[in-house]
Amino acid sequence: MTDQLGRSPRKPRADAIRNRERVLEAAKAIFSEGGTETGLEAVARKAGVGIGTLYRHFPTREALYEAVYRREVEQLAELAQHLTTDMPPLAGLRRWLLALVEFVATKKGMGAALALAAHKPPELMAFTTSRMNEAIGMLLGPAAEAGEVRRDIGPDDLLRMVIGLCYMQDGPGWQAQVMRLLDVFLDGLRIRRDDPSESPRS
Amino acid sequence: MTDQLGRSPRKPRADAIRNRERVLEAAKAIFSEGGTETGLEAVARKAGVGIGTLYRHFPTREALYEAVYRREVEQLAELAQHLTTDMPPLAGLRRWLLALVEFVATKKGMGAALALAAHKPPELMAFTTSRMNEAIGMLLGPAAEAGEVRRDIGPDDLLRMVIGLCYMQDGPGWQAQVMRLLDVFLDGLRIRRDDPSESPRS
DNA sequence: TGATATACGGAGGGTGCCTCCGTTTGCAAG
DNA sequence: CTTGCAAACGGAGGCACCCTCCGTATATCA
Repeated sequence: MTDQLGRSPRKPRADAIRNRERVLEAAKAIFSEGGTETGLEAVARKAGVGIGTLYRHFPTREALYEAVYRREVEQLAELAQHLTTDMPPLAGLRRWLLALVEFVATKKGMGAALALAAHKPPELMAFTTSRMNEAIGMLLGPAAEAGEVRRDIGPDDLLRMVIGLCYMQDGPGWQAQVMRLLDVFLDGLRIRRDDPSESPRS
Repeated sequence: MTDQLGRSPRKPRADAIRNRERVLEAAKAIFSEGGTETGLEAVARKAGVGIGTLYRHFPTREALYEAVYRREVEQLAELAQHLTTDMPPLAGLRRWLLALVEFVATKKGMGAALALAAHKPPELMAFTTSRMNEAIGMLLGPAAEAGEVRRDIGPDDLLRMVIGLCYMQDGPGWQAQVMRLLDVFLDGLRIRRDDPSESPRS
């Protein structure tokens, strides 16, 4: 009855949560294909909500950027979790790095969002890199444990390398190019035993 | 009389050139202090020209960004030229690097302009780095020639290091921090002979 | 010293940002 | 189930900025 200084007098309404999610989904889609300059009304329309609703959930454009960004980072982290259990380590790692490249790709359109990541709260950047490193570690660890990959390459090395690769490459089709380079790298990462199954004598 | 397929029937008007310059100057000032989001009307006002004039010279916002960017790169290049003749090599280099840090500083506000540099014509980026490397070489070369600095650090190393430093640092007063680090680095760059003028025995 | 191409200024139509408020709806107490 | 209400919703509209257009001014050239 009383909420005076107390906590949540009610639980958040279901439609509010649903709408918030819809807006984030729409924003992600629109931003990654049209860049962040696109009008927010378009986002609201795509999400099937009124413009007012959008602004209630995300008072400023930056707030929306940041929420989209955070959500994608979270999703990447969850993906890593699933991949560790669903796939053999190295394949999982490769799959995850592919997702990471796509993530960076959408952020390239989002110059603004990146500047935000570099400028705004240092906390956001710390959050990002720690989450990312956790995720990579989750996939890289078991592989190292199993003796499948070299142990002198850490999650942070890998992360920095991918980001670096993405930002150097720039022409059309750069994503494929990055993946090719990455595959070469991953191949180098593997520890090859003299496994006869790998070298069939004719 | 006839210009049919011929070249420039007239030379460009003086006021046009002057106004173009004024707009660039104003844009630089406004963008570096207020970010690139600031209204273009403000730029026109500061430049003392009509909004129409601004748009005639720079049809789109991006065109203006790019022009400002190019101009600053050119100015940095020219600065290097002057410094080579007016100052002892190392002092000149230091002075120039300071200007470079300021340049990057204004570009940090300009997330958009940077995204442009990364995205738009690869030519712009090539232009930038080659100009920059020339400039550094101009200052570093003589110093190396005179045996004042190590020879295993090239212009591109230096350039990348400064950019990297600028983008890692981020709090308030980061520029001073960068310059401190740079000074340490420059000190390390010097070749110290056993020059008695440097070690006065008491 | 004209003639004229060129540049100038700024009013104004269009578009997107964001606020505000009347209406709707999910939640929970009776 | 019904009823009360806080929470959420949609979208009209005010405001600011973007850019175009055209009548006026002026530098250049004959």
